[in-house]
Amino acid sequence: MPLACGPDCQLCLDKLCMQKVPIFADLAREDLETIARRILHRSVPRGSVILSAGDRADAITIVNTGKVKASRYSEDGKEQIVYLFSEGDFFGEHGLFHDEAAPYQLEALTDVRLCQLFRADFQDLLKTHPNIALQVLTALSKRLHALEKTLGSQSLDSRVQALLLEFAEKYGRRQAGGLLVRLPLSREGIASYLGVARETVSRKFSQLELDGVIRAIGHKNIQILDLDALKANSKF
Amino acid sequence: MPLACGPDCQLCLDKLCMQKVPIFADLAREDLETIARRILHRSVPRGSVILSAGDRADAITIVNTGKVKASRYSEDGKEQIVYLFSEGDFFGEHGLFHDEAAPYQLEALTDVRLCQLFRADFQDLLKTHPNIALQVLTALSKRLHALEKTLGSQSLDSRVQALLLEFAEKYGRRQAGGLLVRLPLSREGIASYLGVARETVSRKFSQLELDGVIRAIGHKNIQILDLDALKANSKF
DNA sequence: CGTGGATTTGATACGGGTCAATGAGGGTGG
DNA sequence: CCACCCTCATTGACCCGTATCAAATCCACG
Repeated sequence: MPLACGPDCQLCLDKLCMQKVPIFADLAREDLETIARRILHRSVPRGSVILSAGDRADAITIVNTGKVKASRYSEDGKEQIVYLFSEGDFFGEHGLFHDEAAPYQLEALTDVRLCQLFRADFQDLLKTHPNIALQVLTALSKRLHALEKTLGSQSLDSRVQALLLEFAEKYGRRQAGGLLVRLPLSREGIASYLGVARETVSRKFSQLELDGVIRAIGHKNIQILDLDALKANSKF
Repeated sequence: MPLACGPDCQLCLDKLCMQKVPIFADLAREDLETIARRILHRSVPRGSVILSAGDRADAITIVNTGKVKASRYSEDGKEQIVYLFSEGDFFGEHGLFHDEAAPYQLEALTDVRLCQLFRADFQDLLKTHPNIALQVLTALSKRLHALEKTLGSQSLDSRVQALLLEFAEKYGRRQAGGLLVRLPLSREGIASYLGVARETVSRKFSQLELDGVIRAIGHKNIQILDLDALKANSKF
């Protein structure tokens, strides 16, 4: 990279964005620059809809900073959150491989910076760099595996436990007295993620607090007092 | 292919096997033969376990003839069927991209003929034929999309409807008075596929019969009298 | 420090699970 | 070819967990 490259050098920002992404992990420097030139950046404010269900997506989109939720809406307006995407995750691949509308809506949960690569560029990339195809395959296979696990008859209690563990891992900060977790979603959002009623989430959290497993700090934070209790698959 | 090639020519059988599979759809004839030589065939009798959950799978496996179910078992022994694979479907890809144990058990529902391609050969293939990688990506993406759809809070009624439609499409035969569907699973199996109790499936089927939507013919066959009623998403 | 939206708590209804008893199918041997 | 038997499927009675509706309370923000 040229010595003249300063803190605002767009090319460097682009490469930065790419280096966060596992699927581009093993690109050579020159390839990185070639691709970086094709990348389109978008900044999206918190709360705005990035893509509505039913729209065509003709680009793969990588989350550079911020959080994005993917959700489907049933006909009575109930929301089902399918994924929470954070830094380094990608979405929109469905539209690249199938000529179909987006299966879910994408919405910025925070202010977000996105990197987009359009279909033709991405497909070129897959053809010239088989390792990237392998990385994407690996990522999709992992996502598939995660969904398979949530399928079927797990009890609500264990799904709540799993959700708390997921949040603890992604958003937790070590602290005196336990892990402090800033929740990325409201109770309503958590309910949509779990596919249950808002009130049920409250009740489950209250019970966990009674059991001394967690402690609520306002509405947006939770302190995890007994991590092992969450990991214990008491019921499944 | 050589003129001497007779009806038992193994190479031709192999190519036959491969041509059924979408992921090998656009292989050139010569590539087809190269790969065909690497393929291992297995014949597996009905009811036998092809791969136990926890085993390592180091091959991708393609179903040539027959049906295979993929299922997970909870600790109390309850079965959750994750996939039903038929002719042309493939499985075992998870083990190729992740160094992990198989997430589910694979069991032959009928006598089955399988084609297997081992990890190294398959990965070579992906690298030399980017289009195959694209095909696999497409297949996985489609599978992912199907799982996403079943996620969350759909009512049991609509899941039963969806299951009947799936079976009607895959296993139905047009016939006077409606589609005749030979069920690939017992009530118990259907219950495991839906993640509900055996008795509940009976009750839902009975209700549909009362409503004049289906008609049971013995235990293994169902006649669909009102296809539109199944497609109507009355409740979701 | 008050206000409004979010959350929690309580009361009740309903869907599906479980257990138990009954009924139907289809293979086998007489 | 028919009757029998064993297994699978159906039906009924009851229970538990979660949804729903309603009310009270909390928290964040101005």
